[in-house]
Amino acid sequence: MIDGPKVDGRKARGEKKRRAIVEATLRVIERDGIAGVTHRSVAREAGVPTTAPTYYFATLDDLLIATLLWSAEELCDDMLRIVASGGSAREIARSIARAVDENRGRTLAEYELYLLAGRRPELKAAARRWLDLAVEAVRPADPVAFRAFLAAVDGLLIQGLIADVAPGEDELEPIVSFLLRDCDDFTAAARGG
Amino acid sequence: MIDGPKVDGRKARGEKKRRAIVEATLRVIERDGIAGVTHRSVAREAGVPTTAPTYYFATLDDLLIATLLWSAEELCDDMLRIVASGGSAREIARSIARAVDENRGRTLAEYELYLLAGRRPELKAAARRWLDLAVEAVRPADPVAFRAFLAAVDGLLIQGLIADVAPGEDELEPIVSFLLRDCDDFTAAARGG
DNA sequence: AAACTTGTGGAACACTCGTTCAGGTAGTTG
DNA sequence: CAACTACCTGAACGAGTGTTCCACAAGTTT
Repeated sequence: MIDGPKVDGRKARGEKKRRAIVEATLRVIERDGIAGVTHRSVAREAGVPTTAPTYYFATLDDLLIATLLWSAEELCDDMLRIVASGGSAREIARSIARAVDENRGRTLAEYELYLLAGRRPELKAAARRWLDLAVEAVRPADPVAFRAFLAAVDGLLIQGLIADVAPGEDELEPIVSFLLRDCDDFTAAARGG
Repeated sequence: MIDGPKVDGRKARGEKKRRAIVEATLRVIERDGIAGVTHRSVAREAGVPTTAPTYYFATLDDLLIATLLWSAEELCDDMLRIVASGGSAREIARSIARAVDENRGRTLAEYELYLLAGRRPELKAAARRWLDLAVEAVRPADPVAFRAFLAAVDGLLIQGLIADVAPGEDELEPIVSFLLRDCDDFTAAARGG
């Protein structure tokens, strides 16, 4: 045989545990922020020995980077699903409302990635991923309007996180509508593409 | 005399040192982020003994909170100056361009405050301060358009922080113009009020 | 000048952290 | 079943942390 298709059971388990550690790290970030991520806290969360994270990731930074890259990947999938599903103002407003309420922890984690990327250039690409993907998917007729729209979504999210009560779908809908008022071609382009 | 106008020289020096510690803390945050704030790093930066920050602030959290409240205050002054000085699209674009380039550290610090506020309710008011102030100062005719505008400014700032090269004034100006296209009354109201 | 208050700072404690390392264990191969 | 290999982990080390404590200095009041 050209290449052994027989997988080493040891390596398979290793990969599984590796992913479990990354998932546990994301849970820790959602709960306590990046500040709460230590080898020990991650190990506790994942139910693995203290030294396991060190074994799988050379350094704590590597673990953080792996987690945030994976998180960005997941978020892009969500984003694409929303865009692909039509992307009306109502649906976008609902997504934002969910992001700052039910998925609050996750959204906070995402913005911690933003800030971390601000200080670590190697993370910039991951942090910007959903933006690049949005531009790619939509190919807007009016780039200026689209950039304004994307900026406003970011702003609504982050401002929603520090509101006394999280803004609801109904409160957000008119704002999103305003931003999209003569840009309905966004969604048409997304559907067509 | 009803009340001793004579100030205690000891307390005066104390207050001075207290403020020096807060300022040093802000410099540390701008350079290394909130993660880099420790009693010792702040003491080094301020040129005071290790135990000075503990003496003036019961806990590290108190120091952080004091620093961020003060920082928010300063930022509000800046904001008001921009609004009061006319607030054309060009000027706003220039402010944003500066915030993500020359004042990059400061802007990063400001968004770390946002995120911290997301996890600590007692900081929410401070984080939202410039927003509330903007609404108060402008009293927009179209609240929806104005909220969209404020959200977009936040988004442009945070996205500017994670761009490979920080966006310049010329790149931002059309976006700001777009957001203001039928809201010139913002600035008129600000000037008038 | 004596008594008193307030600010000051070096030493030290208990703790948590990231990381190392040698030994052990599970899976594979002959 | 024995030899081998790759994965795994408990114990431990050194570094850095927040905070406490107490002796001391500086300033104020009587």
